[in-house]
Amino acid sequence: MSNHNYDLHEETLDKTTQTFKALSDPTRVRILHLLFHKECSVNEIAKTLGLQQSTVSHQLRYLKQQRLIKCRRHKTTLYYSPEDHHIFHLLNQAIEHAKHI
Amino acid sequence: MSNHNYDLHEETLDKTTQTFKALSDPTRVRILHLLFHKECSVNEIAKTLGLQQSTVSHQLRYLKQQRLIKCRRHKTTLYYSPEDHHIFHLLNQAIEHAKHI
DNA sequence: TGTTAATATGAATACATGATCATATATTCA
DNA sequence: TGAATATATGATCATGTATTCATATTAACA
Repeated sequence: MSNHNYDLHEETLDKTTQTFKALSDPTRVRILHLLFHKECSVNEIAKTLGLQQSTVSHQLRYLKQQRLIKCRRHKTTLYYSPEDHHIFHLLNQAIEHAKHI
Repeated sequence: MSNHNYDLHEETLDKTTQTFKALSDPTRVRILHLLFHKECSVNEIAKTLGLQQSTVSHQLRYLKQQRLIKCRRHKTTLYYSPEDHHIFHLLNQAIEHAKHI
């Protein structure tokens, strides 16, 4: 039945730790948490979270490279939203656990 | 039914990101992954994973401070094992996902 | 086409972090 | 008590990273 795999391949290890690294920064988690509730433009994120536009752009690029978010353009505005559903569960699970520690 | 909490308190945010940070380093994940399968001494971990004893000790201290592992002593040997069951699920979930990306 | 608004980018800086070396500590046992 | 074994610790170094500032790019529209 269950899949016992005691060996952890390097590629799997890298992907796993990179996923966790993306979620290990407070700014990125705040951005993701916001996007899970509502599609937002860069400036909306910056204003909502009290961050500089440049900081937000840099972190959005990071999250996009990790395929965790995507964006669509409307006129000059870019609207960002989550791409990876799996991360949503991982994040929620950790948040709910953190609340009850 | 579901618990919609759109606000992310600073304390919850900190705990969440710290949990992920613990899992964002390959060496720590390899150690945890090993301990989930088998209680190990420091030297066993070092030999099994090809790491220096000092490196292992430092990371074990980190994981212990985060309450992710515990240890028991038998004579001069310390045997480490996981303490946090939640982390096991979080890690497994991410590993299984990484395998299928 | 030129201006404006929205976003992206590059360089610089300050800070965090992981590994290593050398050494300290602690426990057991002869 | 003294030697041997197992582990912990502190300092150092190299590397990674998040933020900021200044500026570039891009698209829309008058």
